[in-house]
Amino acid sequence: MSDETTRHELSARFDPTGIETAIYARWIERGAFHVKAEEAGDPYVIAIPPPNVTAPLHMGHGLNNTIQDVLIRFHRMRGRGAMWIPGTDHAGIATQNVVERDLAREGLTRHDLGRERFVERVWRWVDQYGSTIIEQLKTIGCSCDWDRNRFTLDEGLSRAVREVFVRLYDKGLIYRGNYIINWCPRCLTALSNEEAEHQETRGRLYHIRYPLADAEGEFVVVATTRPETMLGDTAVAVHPGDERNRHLVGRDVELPLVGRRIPIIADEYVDPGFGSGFVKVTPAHDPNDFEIGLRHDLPRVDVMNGDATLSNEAPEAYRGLDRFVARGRVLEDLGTLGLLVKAEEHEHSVGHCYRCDTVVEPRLSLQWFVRMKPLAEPALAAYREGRLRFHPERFGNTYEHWMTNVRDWCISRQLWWGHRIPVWYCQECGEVIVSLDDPTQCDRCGGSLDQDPDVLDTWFSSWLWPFSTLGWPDDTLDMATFYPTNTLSTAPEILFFWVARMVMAGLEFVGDLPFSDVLLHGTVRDSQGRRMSKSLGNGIDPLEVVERFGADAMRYTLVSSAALGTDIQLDHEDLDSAFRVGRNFANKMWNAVRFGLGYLEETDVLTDPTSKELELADRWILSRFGSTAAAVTDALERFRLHDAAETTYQFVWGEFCDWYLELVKARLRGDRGEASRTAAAATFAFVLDGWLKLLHPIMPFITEEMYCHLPGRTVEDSLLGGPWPGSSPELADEQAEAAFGALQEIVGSVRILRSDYGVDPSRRVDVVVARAPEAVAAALEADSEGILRLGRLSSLDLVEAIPAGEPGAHSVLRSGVEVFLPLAGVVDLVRERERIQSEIERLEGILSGAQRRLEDPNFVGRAPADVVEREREKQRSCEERVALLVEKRAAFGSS
RNA sequence: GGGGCCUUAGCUCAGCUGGCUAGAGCGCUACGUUGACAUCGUAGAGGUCACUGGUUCGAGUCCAGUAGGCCCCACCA
Repeated sequence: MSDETTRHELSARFDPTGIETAIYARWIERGAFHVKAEEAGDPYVIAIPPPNVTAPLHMGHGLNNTIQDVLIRFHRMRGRGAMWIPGTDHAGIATQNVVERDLAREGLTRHDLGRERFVERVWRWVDQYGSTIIEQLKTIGCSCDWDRNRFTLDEGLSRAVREVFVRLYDKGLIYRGNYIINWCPRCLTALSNEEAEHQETRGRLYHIRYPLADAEGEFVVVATTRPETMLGDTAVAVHPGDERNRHLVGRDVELPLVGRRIPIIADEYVDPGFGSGFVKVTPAHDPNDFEIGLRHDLPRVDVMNGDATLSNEAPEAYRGLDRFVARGRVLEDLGTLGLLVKAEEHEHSVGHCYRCDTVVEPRLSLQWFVRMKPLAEPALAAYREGRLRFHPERFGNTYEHWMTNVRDWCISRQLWWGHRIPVWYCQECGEVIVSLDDPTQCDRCGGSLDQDPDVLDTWFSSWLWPFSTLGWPDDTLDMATFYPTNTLSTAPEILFFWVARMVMAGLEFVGDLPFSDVLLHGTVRDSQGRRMSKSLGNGIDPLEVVERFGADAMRYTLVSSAALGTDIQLDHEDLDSAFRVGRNFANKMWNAVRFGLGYLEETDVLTDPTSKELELADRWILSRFGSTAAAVTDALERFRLHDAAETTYQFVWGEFCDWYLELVKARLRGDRGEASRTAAAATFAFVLDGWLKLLHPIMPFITEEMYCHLPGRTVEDSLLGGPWPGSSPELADEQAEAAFGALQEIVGSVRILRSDYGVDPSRRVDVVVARAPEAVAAALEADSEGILRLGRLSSLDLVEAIPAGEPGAHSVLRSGVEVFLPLAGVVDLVRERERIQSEIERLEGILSGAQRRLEDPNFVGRAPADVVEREREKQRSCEERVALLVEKRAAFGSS
């Protein structure tokens, strides 16, 4: 495709269809995202939060992965070995649930298949659907090092998991025990504390009478929100200091419906102020009661089965009933016996399974745990010493709080899909063997072995992600080169699940933090502020957005809406309002380039503008570009992607397109000679190239496409590798900015005057400008054509002073310049007088403020000199303008 | 029960270290076939920065409290 044909092929509208996929394919073909350890130089590394294999891409992924891609591309352009390691998570419960649901459609359960065949089936599922999200990430432009794609259940990562388990076990940090854990009766597995999501629920607090044994007609009253658990009560407790009830300690009550005699004990746990001061104690069904049970050596009566039906430990009448059915039956029976005192409305928080939302049941169960305190201490220290930083910073508090109150981590899951726990039990002697390699027989007695049937919590592999993906536990070159990674970008809701644990794992197993900066982005919400979810049907499909608006548009909109630490609201019923912003911007860029293509030559693209005879507009746009590049660089370094997006947008649209491009049209045409043309062309090409680069991290496709379209370039070229514009103080030109600012103000005032007086847009008018500073005057004379066009002017006269008394419209600008439109016949005197009057009043308002400040010795004495000086300047300029306007007003006589 | 966040134009939000004559996008109004772009241009309307106090020469910006909304953590039955 030659440049000639390309120029003509560019349509007025930018249509990303096809372009994005073609460009992405080009990048992949070149291996542009792959970083070899040997060639990494100064690496910049991000490990992707591995999405769940079963999950299709949603907007949260869209946002998070766009953010990561922006960072990776930015650092790649700066010449660093930018390596973004991708992968997916096997997501134990979630994936198993999906496959089980699939089975259910065939009328089967996993038990019908048996463990081995079920796991095979999950693998098939994963092989079939597991690459979907990876493809979707490519669609939105993610520049991951796909050669390093990993899966938490692949061989290498499994080895890391086992290594870690054995190390922690040997160190005494993994133990097995019978404790109350969160149990999901639907998933039939234990959950960690973090996986039990507490939701405020309106329930009832039931007050129940327990008759005292051997004392007809005497009762104690206990309260509970889960009456069915009373069937497992093994004591009633009061506070040891409770004067009212102390005399009852040591006596027994007879447990209603069960008939068991249980003791009244004294325990510090009880709050004597709550209710009657009596607490029923159910050690097998409540974590606190479990602790009380330990202290008092109480029996544990487990009245529930795994599926939350009542077990054989419960009285016969209730056996086999679901917990909630049993609850009703118990209440009914208590009522019949006259033992139910009351049921009051009660707000409390109830744990729900984070995967299936079933109410979790605290359940006594034999599980594996990790002792967290020793791991948390160095992780906390890393934060306190400033080696680990959060953006926004406030999440540091959350992290600190969780770390200081960390509890042991229940890591065993009664699932089939996951890393099997590397523990074997001897059938003969009961020996427990924890081993890196599968043992064949008991090393003590030679007996045969059974492996623990359970698997590990999904997060037990995820917490190793930043190094297990690099080949750990082997001493690999990748580890040496890419660890620690630099930035972790994720959603705040997995701060504990994942981020905190990765920090602990990195420090414990590798001896170094897994990353130094954690970027926590906001949540994508719908127009009512609700979290997007499948069940609410309020989600937005990123692929639909890509299809309708293009990936660049989606990325721009997401990044520009995501100020650090804030959520994003998107209306799922009106995608247009949000994403058109990005699409329109892409279209604007496209057309700016399309315009340039009409005039630029290959030599222009290659010319250093500073070697040319630059005019004011050139020096101005170069200066503005320099500060824009510096601001964008700073914003990206500080994770303020939103600022980077907005700053570039304002520059490209509001400065480059609105002013520079408009002003250089004639020069590019050659109307003002070759020297002027080449200066404009070289500047245009340079600045255009520059902002294409600045925008590339956010909008990679269109920028690459445009870049390759410029004369002298082909699809072989790419701006992936930068160089990043960065700060270029040599471009700064304060005088040019000031002079050009005055010029913009003149044009602006002409437009306002025209508009105020309703001058027909097609009518060209004359303008008279007075009191223009030399630089401005020179620019006006040198490039009157541009100004004439921008103001729709027929002529521009520079004079010493505006002739008094002539009919027309006046304006006195901030720069002190006077602008006058001789509009005989259009301007009526009364109206012009009023206009001037209101402008005087506005200025006087500002002036009096400035004067008040300047007359205050406290202000003059205490405010910094530059602030005072600015105030003086404001005063000077306002006084001058008011004086001029008063003169004008006088010329109109009194009304 | 702790901890955190939010409340700025009709809507969605910026405003980071206090100096603002408070910004952007969308929406709205008026005008416009200006050879890059109507996915556009020009101009405009629209804000007592939730409220009350305090600190300060100066507060949208800092502090305290009040009201409303949101989130996280927490074993009080």
